[in-house]
Amino acid sequence: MNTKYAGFESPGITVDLVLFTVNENHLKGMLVKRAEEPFRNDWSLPGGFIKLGESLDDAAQRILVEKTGVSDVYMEQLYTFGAPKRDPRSRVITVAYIALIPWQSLPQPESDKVTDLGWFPVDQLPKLAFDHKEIIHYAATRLRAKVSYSNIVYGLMPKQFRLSELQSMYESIINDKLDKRNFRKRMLATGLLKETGKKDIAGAHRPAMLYQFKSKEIVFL
Amino acid sequence: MNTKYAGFESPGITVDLVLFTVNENHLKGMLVKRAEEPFRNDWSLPGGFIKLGESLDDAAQRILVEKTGVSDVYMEQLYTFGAPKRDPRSRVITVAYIALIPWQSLPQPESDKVTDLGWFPVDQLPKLAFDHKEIIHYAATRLRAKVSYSNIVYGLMPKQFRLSELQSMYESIINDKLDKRNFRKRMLATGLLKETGKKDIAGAHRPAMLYQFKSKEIVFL
DNA sequence: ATACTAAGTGTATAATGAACACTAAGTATG
DNA sequence: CATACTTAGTGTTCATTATACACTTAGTAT
Repeated sequence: MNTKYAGFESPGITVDLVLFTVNENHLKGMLVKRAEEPFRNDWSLPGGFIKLGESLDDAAQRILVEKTGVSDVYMEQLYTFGAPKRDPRSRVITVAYIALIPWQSLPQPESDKVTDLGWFPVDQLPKLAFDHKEIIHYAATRLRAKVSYSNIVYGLMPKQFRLSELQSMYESIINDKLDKRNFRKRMLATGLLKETGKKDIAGAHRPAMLYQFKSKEIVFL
Repeated sequence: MNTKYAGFESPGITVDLVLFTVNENHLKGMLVKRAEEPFRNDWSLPGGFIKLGESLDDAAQRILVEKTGVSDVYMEQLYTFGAPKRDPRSRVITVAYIALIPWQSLPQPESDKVTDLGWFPVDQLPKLAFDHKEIIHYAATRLRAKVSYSNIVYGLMPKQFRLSELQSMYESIINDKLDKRNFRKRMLATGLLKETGKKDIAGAHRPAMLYQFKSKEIVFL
């Protein structure tokens, strides 16, 4: 599989996707069960080899669509992992991407069918193929840091939401409680949110105003 | 040069180095003049193909030593660039690294010899090969951001220095003036510096205390 | 002795972040 | 239909941090 170029062997290149969502107050990553050796039947990140005509971003996008049927989600390049022995068969370098998707946007799995897809809390991962555990942890660390100085949670929220849902999103990611009044002040002070005028009338309690982000731009605060 | 693997062509992989220093109040990047096509005689980033048994970090380190004779400098992976046409001949993906070196640590070029190495202010770059201008600008943006929330300037300072030299370093990188008293307060408050006890007696003026970093750790502030 | 240069130092004000508890508006229930 | 229940919504005080700002000190050069 490897070849010579200018006197050097050329490794293979893959793109791996760390696809995050938040559900039941947990930051979760999507894994797929490997059908082939090595690591057959272990869980792993969705990924694949890069095609000759496609950019790295395009490859990540393609893999996302192949595995989830979803497109138009937030994605960014994370890091490139290239330890010589990370694939036991041969030299493979992987460019890892982070992608974020709101739980509500995920296609419902057909519940009566066994699936090779799973969502796992990032702090309770099963045995993973290759160096994928390291990659997910690196991704989670980046996401958790970025949450505190950007509006990257945009990528995980449904179109409209209550402020309490937004707060819960932050709390799930950083794994800590936040003060309600300070949180609301801070969020509204960013100027990135707007009221929709609609109210969420679900539940036996006072209805909440629904908000949305004014723009899909991810900005540093 | 490309080969098949699992039905996909395998691109070549290089590592390119954005080596920064600061000199004469300017953030400068090191460039090498290309001896071969494509882009023969244009300036470019130092780089090279990855060897089969070496990690990405090792490759970056090797290229650093090959081009400068220096090792033991601060390095971090920057980003991976993989646009399909970034190399006009064939598909090559490059993993870019940032490296920092104090101007004082650079080996003196033999001045009577024409050299294929040059240091250029990042805001006054010559025509560059490939997408290397984009890479340098991306690197400079990252460095400028990181300077404000870490002690990454450690990698650019000599062992001992006056606080005014440290301030000048910050000012050169961010291209802005800082308040002397506030700067000193802030730096000393980090607890990362210590007095050496020595004084710098150069110049017709009051001698300055020399400081050094307590540790080589790069930390977030 | 005087001029010159960079080193070194403190305070007042503004802005930001953190702690903290009650009232409001609905639904469910007996 | 009165009461219990649940989540929504709202301000103030205090501590910390960031900013603006100017003069004295210690040496060298002439």
